[in-house]
Amino acid sequence: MERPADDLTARARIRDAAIELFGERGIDGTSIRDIAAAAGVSSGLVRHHFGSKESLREACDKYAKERMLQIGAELTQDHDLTRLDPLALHPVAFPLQLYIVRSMMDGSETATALFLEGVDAVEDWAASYGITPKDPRGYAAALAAIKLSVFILRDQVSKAIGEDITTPAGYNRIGQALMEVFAIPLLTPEQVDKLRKQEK
Amino acid sequence: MERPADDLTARARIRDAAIELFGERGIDGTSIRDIAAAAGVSSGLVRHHFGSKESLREACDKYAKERMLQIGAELTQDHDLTRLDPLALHPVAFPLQLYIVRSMMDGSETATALFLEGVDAVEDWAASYGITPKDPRGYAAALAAIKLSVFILRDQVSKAIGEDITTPAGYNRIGQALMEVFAIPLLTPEQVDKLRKQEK
DNA sequence: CACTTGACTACACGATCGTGTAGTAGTTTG
DNA sequence: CAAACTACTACACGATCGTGTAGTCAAGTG
Repeated sequence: MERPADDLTARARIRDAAIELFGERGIDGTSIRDIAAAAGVSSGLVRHHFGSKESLREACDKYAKERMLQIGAELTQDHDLTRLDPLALHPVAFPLQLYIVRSMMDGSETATALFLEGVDAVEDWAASYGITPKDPRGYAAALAAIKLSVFILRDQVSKAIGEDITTPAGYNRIGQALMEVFAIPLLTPEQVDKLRKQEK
Repeated sequence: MERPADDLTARARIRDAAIELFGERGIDGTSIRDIAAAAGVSSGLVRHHFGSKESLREACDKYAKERMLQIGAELTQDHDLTRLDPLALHPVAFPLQLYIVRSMMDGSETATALFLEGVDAVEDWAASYGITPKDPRGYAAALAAIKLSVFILRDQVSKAIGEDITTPAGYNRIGQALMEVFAIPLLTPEQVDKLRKQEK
């Protein structure tokens, strides 16, 4: 989980600060001056290293995606696979996940591409576990969106359960609640069929 | 579902335009001049009617919440209750739901309060249907977040399934996919217990 | 008729933002 | 040693934004 060796440079600090602030306050809500101050450099250096705010965002997208895939790979290497693995997320990835979601909502192609790859992965995973929904693609998209939902609404969810879900304890709790959502069938397949006909 | 009679005034047009643009582009991403242009009035009139951008947002919050509860009430009145009712949403509420989520992410108290009320409703609903998760509050919070997730990520989900989910057809499809998520248990209660112990 | 009030517009203000320019200090390179 | 390059800062620029001010116009109201 350690960083590349040359990754404590000012350039890296700027990028890390940008990911954190973008994820926390949104892209528009974060100025280059804010990022520079958080990284302890001048605003001109941000421009020097990344050219423009848009380029900085693209660099953050690229880095966040790589780190995310890297962390995901380590996760599946270290642990035994469970049926819920596509929903697993390591705590160190929280800021990255937050940033990616923000970037998605602001229309980033890289972030959207990452979501689509996630949907692919969920679809493959479901098929390999013998889960056969009538709409495999829609099913996978719904599951992928669900995975992100508690992160997007982390402040609201935290407030609702009276516990900060960005702490390990809070994340465990909401993770287990999500498992219960998946463990308790709310509908029988027959009910789904019935509703399907109703809505057509 | 019709509007109040006196609701075609410039004030109402401004509010409607604000809700749509705020929901579409975010609060920071929408200027008062944008809203004024969309409503066909001068930017000064926006200020005249609402005082400030923050006041305008509060007015939008208040109105969106009222309309949402109103639409929800009509929905439960018109239709028979199904087990999935807390997840139901009428198409006319789409822009409202989008706005509310944006407002939530920008830290609105009114929008957050609406979410908390939604969690309460889901919790009551689950209890009345004999659904007994080990963490009822966390369970309700997770379900409430899930309800919103496909709206927040509507662009990504639409792209993933190749169909615009803000159309009735697309919304039906993703709604049915969500039902399948709830219909197919991914975990047995025993697996949940096992994972619970692992993570502690 | 004079007066007030509310809807509405035009325009100017300071602040902030992304960006551009110029320059310094230290290191590398031929 | 001189030239070139890189990391970095300071400062100024136009644009945009929220906001403030002044004024027009029409509809009441005494």
